[in-house]
Parts: sequence; C-alpha cells; structure tokens
Amino acid sequence: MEAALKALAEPRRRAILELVADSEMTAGDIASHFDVSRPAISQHLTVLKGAGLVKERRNGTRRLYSVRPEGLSELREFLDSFWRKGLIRLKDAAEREERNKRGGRR
Amino acid sequence: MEAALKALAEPRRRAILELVADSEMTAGDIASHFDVSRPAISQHLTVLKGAGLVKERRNGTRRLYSVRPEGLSELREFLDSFWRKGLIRLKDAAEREERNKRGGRR
DNA sequence: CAGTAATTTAAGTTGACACTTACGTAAGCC
DNA sequence: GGCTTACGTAAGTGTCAACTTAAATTACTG
Repeated sequence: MEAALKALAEPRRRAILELVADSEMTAGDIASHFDVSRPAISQHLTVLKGAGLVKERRNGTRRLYSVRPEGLSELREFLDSFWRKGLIRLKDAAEREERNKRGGRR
Repeated sequence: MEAALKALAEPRRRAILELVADSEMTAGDIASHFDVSRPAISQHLTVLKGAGLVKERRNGTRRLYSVRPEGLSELREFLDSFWRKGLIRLKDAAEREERNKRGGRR
C-alpha cells in the first residue's frame, strides 16, 4: 500500500495510469503523450509496476502496459475503513456535544 | 486530491492520522508517540491540515487535532471510479480472449 | 508584569526522486 | 552478420521535503 500511495502521489504517474486504464499501450506510445524523455517514462513505469498498479506484457521488442486494478484494493480498503472510523467518531462527537448542551440547560 | 495523496504517502503522517482517528489529541500528545522532534510533528500536522485530512481546534495554549474524514472523499471517489474502470477493462479483455480462442478452434 | 508551558516558525542540512544525456540490450530486417 | 527499432539501465544534476536546533509567538499563572 505504501508503494501504491507513493506511486499515485506523483501526477505524471496518475496520468500514465489514466492512459493505460482505457487500453493496453506500448512504452513508446505512452511516452509520446508527454513532453519528458522516454527514459523518464520508463522509470515511472518501473515504479508503477513495482507498486503492482500496472502489468507488463512483452511482444517482440515492444512492451505493452496495462492497468492492474487489484493493485488498488489494499489502499481502497484502508481508505474505506479509515473513512468509516472517522465518520463514527464525528457522529459520537456530535452526540456528546448534544448531551452537554442539554445537561448545561437544566 | 493531489494534496491528500502527498500527505498520505508519508508513513509518519498516516500514523498520526491513525492516532487522531480515535480521539482528539493535542500536538504534544501526538508528538510523544514518536521519536522525532515536536517541530517535525508540527510540520506534519500543517501538511495534514493543508490537505484537509485533519482539523485544528484551539483551547488556550493547546491545539487539539482530530480527523476530518471528508478530506478523503475526493480520493476515495477517484480510486473507486478508477478501480471500476479497470475491472471493466479486465472483463472485456477476458471476453475478447475467449472469442479469439473459439474463433481459432474452428 | 515576569515566568513558564505549548506550540509554531525560521534557517540550515541531508537524502530522496524526477529528470537529463549517454550507453547497453534484445528482437526483427536487409 | 550488420542496421535499425524499441526499450531499459547508468550516472549525474537540481529540486523538494523531512528532519534538526534555535528563536518567536501565544496564552496562562503567580
């Protein structure tokens, strides 16, 4: 999850993910969508692959990249559980607040 | 969302979030849970606040921090939609694959 | 008002990381 | 076997961010 977060925190890598989310693409095709050098994209792809967010398939001299949604599951679960926990706390706090108001009025 | 991702990418900040997820805590209390200096924690709290993941309430010279779940919504929605999109692509790819197999067999 | 406690702000250091150019590698093509 | 195409890897550079210590700020307290 650590790796996924670090990978997603970089805007260019999110852009790459958006690209390969629609269809499998070669490294070169991906690179042509950006104004940085190909090695830079290659390095980003390595990071994304390391985080399990992308998978690579070789075909001759080409390397085809596509999204790997399972790579997001752990992070999604973390966020969901965290979000729920936070909401419960908010609700409890509101109720305590309400009790205090009532108690104070008496 | 950018800010939330950058904030979450740092392990110490996630740990801080876990702490204040259960109950409101002062900056000092939070800092005492880690082996870095208080200024370091203060800086992390500034980042978390900037990302909307935490809210600050002042009480005298104390500052009480608590989690702010709404700060996660945008990121959660992004991940969810992205995840769904990815799964659909996987399913489509599997179906195409299946059709190709059948076609090849005939 | 002087003193202290809780915390942030300032300034400087170090390490990580996104980038660059140059080179290496592996698969098709004449 | 050389040549080209499509990549990755190596090595170096600049920027940013997480940390440190020292100083400033803000509110309480006798």
